Amino acid sequence: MLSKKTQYAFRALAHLAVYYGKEPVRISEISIQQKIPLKFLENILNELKKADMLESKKGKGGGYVLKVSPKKINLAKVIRVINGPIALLPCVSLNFYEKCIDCDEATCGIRKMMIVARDATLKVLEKKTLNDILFTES
Amino acid sequence: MLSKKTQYAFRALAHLAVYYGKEPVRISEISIQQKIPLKFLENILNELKKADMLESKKGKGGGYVLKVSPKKINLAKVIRVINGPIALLPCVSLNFYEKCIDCDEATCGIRKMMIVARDATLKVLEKKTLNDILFTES
DNA sequence: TTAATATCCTACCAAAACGGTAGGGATAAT
DNA sequence: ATTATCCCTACCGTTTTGGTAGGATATTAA
Repeated sequence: MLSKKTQYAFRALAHLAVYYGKEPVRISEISIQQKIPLKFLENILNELKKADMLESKKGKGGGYVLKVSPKKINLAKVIRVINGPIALLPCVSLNFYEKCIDCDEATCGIRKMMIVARDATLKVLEKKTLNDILFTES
Repeated sequence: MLSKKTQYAFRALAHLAVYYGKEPVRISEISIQQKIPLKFLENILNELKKADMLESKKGKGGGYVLKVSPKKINLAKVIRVINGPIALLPCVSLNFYEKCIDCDEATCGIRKMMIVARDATLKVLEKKTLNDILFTES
């Protein structure tokens, strides 16, 4: 399951997606509108910035903006930055690989199936973008 | 990510799958062969029994056996019993549903995408069985 | 140059989940 | 009665989660 933090990240990014191309949006603004604890959100947005998805501006008139078009930010990237691996096991993770102990990867059947599951999930998460999670009418 | 406990469960079940139709297998046997801490494994096998996947026999000559054919136990079920929800968010979980706060499910775009992701993952995990994770030669 | 407005940084904290361990009780076979 | 096995309850240290607190730093505007 995704952490609450990741859900907050999605909501915040969806909010910023709506204001893409406009003035920077303050943390406090997003916090209120999306009902996300302010200081926690500060942390989240800062991480997203370090991951190169956001740009920030300090002082009056400051805030956050998406660095690239919402169409170019896919859901897998967001999850990886805030939540970590998408794969079900470390030994099949593309971005957070870790060898498992007492397991021969060449013959491990569990691993084989988890690769198939991973690819099925990634096919969706890497294709869908922030544009796909914007709040829609009806 | 799946917990270590879930990985242990898969290994233990794969072991039992090999001995399906034969004498009961002792916890201690599985513990040694699969390198799983004994007391922890006790706990795991007992949970799988309560979930109706295993049968047990006490006393000499006792142990655990799969209750049904390895072909009939799919990976999704194992994960749900030991690890919990497969979906990425509680509000899209089929077996562990929880409403999310401050979110209108009808219009929430995040939810829509997470349903698609969930279905892609489930299509694999519900189709693959214990038979598919047995250790293979080459 | 000073005040106001933002983000940024470090540190802390409580509660829950994870990954076990300990010790004995119940039951079945010999 | 003894031995072998699963079963049950309770505990426990470490890590992760979901925050909070307080101030440092940068920008703008008066």
